[in-house]
Amino acid sequence: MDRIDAMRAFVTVVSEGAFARAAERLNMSPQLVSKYVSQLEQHLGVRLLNRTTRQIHLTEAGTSYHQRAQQVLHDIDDMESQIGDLQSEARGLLRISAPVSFAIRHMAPLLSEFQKAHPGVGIDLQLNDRKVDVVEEGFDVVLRIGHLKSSSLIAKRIAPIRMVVCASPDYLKQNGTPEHLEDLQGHRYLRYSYIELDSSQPLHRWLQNNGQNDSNGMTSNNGDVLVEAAVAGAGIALQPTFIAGSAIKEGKLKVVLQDFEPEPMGLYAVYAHRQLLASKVRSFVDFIDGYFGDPHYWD
Amino acid sequence: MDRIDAMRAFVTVVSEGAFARAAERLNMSPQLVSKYVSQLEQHLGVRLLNRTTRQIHLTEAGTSYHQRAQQVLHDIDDMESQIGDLQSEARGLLRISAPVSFAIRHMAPLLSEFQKAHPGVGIDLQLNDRKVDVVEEGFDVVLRIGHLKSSSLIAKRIAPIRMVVCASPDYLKQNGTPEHLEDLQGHRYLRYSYIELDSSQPLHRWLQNNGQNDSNGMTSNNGDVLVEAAVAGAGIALQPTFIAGSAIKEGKLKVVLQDFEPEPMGLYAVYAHRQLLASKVRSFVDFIDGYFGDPHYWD
DNA sequence: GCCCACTATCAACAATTTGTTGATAATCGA
DNA sequence: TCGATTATCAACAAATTGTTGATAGTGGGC
Repeated sequence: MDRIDAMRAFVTVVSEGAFARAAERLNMSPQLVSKYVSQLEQHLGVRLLNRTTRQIHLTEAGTSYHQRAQQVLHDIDDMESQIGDLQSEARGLLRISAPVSFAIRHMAPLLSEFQKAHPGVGIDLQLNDRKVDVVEEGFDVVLRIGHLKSSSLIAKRIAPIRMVVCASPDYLKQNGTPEHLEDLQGHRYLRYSYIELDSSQPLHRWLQNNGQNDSNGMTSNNGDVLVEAAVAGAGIALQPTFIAGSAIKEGKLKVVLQDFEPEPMGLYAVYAHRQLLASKVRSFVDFIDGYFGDPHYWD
Repeated sequence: MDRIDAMRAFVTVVSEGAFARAAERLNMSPQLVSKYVSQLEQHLGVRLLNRTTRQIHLTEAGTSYHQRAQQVLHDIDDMESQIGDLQSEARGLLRISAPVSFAIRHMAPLLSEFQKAHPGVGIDLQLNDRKVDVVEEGFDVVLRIGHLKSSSLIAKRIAPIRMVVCASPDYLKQNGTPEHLEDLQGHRYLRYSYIELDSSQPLHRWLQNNGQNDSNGMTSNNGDVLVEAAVAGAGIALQPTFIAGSAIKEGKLKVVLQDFEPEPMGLYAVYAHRQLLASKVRSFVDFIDGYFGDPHYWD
């Protein structure tokens, strides 16, 4: 027996004054209503209604129970409809984690438009390049760049992220423009701390073997700094186009070794589960999925 | 799914911080707890907990639901334990209907003693000789004299009720002492309005045929009046010993036609159902059942 | 860095429970 | 007294329950 259904049956019987009418109202057979009430009585160990075929009358226990049961049912309905609202209207606080450089350059207009479309949703955007845990840190969505290790989480690919090797025209003029991987030897490499190297990519493999102990280069955990350094002629950087794109467009940087450009990585939206997703999350993921055009404006 | 059990599972998982510990606490398998929570989420259409094998974290909807569910569960527990108390402690208002004459003479000490034994029970005693409806009029117990027609109600026989034909010695001296039914012809009959005549009893049959249109008699719906009238020499009465007994004992009335005394009727306690009886009712019925000795003091 | 214990969940099954239908007893008005 | 209405009972097919064994993911310890 579902005690809630049983309670509802009992309360309806009382308010309708008859089993048959209550049954009609609840869309069930009178037999079932009768069964429910009996089971409820059995469960409580008290008779709630004295009944003949023509009349029903509340017991003292019944009166007391009826009053409170009504309240409880009301509370439950309230609670569930509130949850429903939360679900259908896309409201609440949406907690997002995103990579620092990407967010700084490309998230603001997106979030602004999203909030215009979903006024009920508040946003808490945390910028972070380290690996954050969706569940543990209580994020609704984590935007992450890179190849993802398998996990029970859902990772939806939002956009490809092209990585290019680039340097300033001045630097190239002084140090030569590399045309093969081997040509990189001796160049100053501007290294990104958190880069994920994939040994199936020739460029990556080369960096793995040679780039690490390159003592004449520079390392940072922030791509913007590295791109600015490259613009200033500090060396060669491997950076995504969403950072370097505008400098390239303006001619401040030149792309080299284009033939060795690795397979693009991905921008992923990572969230906990595909089903029973709060609609604020679903809305956001849908929104961001269509947001960056194809080709993406920064390329 | 019992939604209440599911809610309880969810709330316990939250408070214990893990499915396994919650399961232990609730004495069920972790699988079942998991199933319950999933079903609850399915039912609500929202994910309540984001969980990995090591960590659980409340969703926004989960936080909201948890808070209110806790309250609801508490209310339900409260409600049920209150019902339980009501049941076990014999308290509340006991509504009794009883025949007028019987109650006036014999109920007061009984009720007083009963209340001494069950201080939590209040008594509402309604005196009424007409046929009252236990259910419709909301009585817990109806005391009734007579033979009962079959019914869905429970009628517990409390005591036999002897009916005797009697008159004052003076009256008998003046009008003769009847020794056979036929001798009643011509006597003044003091008739009780609500008497139930049973044609299998010779005396009753005689009254049925002759007593009704006896125009020189007297009719009342109150036995006390008729007994007083008989004592005053107004005629012959057929009355129960619980009314006439004391007058007979004092010699103010003489019993006649003792050989034709009908089978005793019964004093019945009528109540709605045998099972799931509020304990105030059970207690009272048990109490009254043993109260009047054997033979009953009024005989 | 790699295993291992622990955890949540899945899958499949027997056992129970559910809600249905048809039948029965009780009540009240005509 | 009969007939209409009502609550309940009984029995059954269908759905659901809670169990057991298996699987994948996780994080701490060596």
